[in-house]
Amino acid sequence: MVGRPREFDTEKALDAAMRAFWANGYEATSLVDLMEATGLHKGSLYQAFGDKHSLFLQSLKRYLDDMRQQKTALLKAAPTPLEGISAVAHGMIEFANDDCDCPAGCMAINTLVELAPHDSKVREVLGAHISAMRSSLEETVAAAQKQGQIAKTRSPELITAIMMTFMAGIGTQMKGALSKAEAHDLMDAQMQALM
Amino acid sequence: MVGRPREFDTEKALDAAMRAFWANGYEATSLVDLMEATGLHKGSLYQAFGDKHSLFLQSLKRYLDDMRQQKTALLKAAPTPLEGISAVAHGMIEFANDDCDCPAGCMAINTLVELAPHDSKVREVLGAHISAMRSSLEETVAAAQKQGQIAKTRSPELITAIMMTFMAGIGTQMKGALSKAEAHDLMDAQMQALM
DNA sequence: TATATTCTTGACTGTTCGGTCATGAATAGG
DNA sequence: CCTATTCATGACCGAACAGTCAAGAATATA
Repeated sequence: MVGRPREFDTEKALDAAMRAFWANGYEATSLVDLMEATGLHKGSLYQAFGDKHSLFLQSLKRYLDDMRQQKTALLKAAPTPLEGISAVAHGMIEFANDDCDCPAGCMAINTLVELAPHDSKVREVLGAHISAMRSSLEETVAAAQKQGQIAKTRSPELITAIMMTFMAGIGTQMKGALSKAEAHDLMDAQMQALM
Repeated sequence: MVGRPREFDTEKALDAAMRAFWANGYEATSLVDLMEATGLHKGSLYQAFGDKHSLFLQSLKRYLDDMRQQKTALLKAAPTPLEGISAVAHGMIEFANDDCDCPAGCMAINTLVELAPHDSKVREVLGAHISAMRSSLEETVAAAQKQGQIAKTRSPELITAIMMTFMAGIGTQMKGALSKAEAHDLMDAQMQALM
C-alpha cells in the first residue's frame, strides 16, 4: 500500500455508523451525527465509504451479516432443531434493544418500513437477507418435524412464514408498545400455538 | 365568524397531509411536499395547523380515528364475533396499500417504528390507540369464546396480544416483503393455529 | 360604508443539509 | 533522499430545510 496510512479503524467506524443508523433511521441521521458517532471528519467518511446512501447500505449489510452469523450460530449450538428455533426467536428479542439507550428494534425491520417502498437497492439487499433467513429456518423446521418435535399438520414453508411475520411484529412493537418480558411471553405462546 | 373566510376545506387539507405522511414518513415529507399535497401555501398551513410536528400529530390522530371507526364498524357488522375479528384482520391488509402507488402499510406501525422511540407525544397518542384497540378486540374474543367459536385454552388477553403482534408483522412485511395475497393466506393460517 | 378581523400570498430569514475541494501531512517505493 | 500516492482537515458550496412576516385581499359586524 502506497501513501499515507489510514489513522482510523474502518471496521470500527462502520460499526459506529451502523449503530447511529440503527437507532435513528436513515433520514434522521445527519452527516454531523455520523461524524460524531464515528469520530471522523466528513472528508474521511466520503473517502472511505462514499456518500451517505452508500454508507448506509454498507452499514445495513454489516448488520445483516452480523445477524445472520449470530442466528446460524444459535441454530448450530442448539441441542435440537426446535430449541434452535426458539433460541433464534428469543435471541432476536434480546438483540432488539441491546446496549442502546433507546429501543432500536431490528434494523432490518426499521429499514423495511422506512426505505423499502422507495429504495430499490434497499429492497434488493433486504430481500436477499430475508429469503436466506427463510430457507435456513425452513430447513430447521423440517428437521424438527422429522424428529417429531413439531407436528406435520403445517408445511415448513408456512410455519416459517408465520414465525417470521410474528417476529417482525415483535420487532415492531418493541419500538415502544411492548417490553422485553412481554415479548418473550408472547413468543412462547405463539410457538406453542403454532407447533 | 369575523374576517375573511377560509378558501380551502380544512378536512380535505388534513386528509391530503395525512396521506403524504402515511406514504413517506415524517422526516422524508418536507413542507414543499405538504404544500403540493394540500395545494396550500406555507402560511396557510401554519395558520391552520401550526408547525410540521403539530400537523403530523393531527394527521396521525385523524388516521387513528378513521381506522378505529372502520374497525368498530366491521366488528358490529359481522354476524358473529369470530367473523368480526377476521374482518378486522383481513381489512387491515386491504387498507395497508389501498389507493396508493406504493405500499404505505399502516401509518400507526410506520410511526411506531420511525418516531415512537424518540417522540413522547407520539408514544402517548399511539399508546392510547393501541390500548383502545386491544380492549375492543379482547371483548370480541371473549364473546367468541362464550359462543364456542374460539377454544378457551388461551385467555382473551393473550389471544388479542398475539393477534395484534401478528398484524403488526403483516403490516411491516407488506412494506416490501409480502404481497396482499400472501398476507391474506398467512392471516388465515395464523387464526386457524391460534383459535 | 367604515372598521375590525381573518385569510392569502410570496418574499424573506437563518440554519442545516449532503457534498466538494484545495491544502498540507504522512508514508511507501524507487 | 526524492517523489508519487494516499489521507486528514477545515473551509467552502449551492440547495433544501422549517419557519416568519408584512402587505394586501376578503369578509362580518356595527
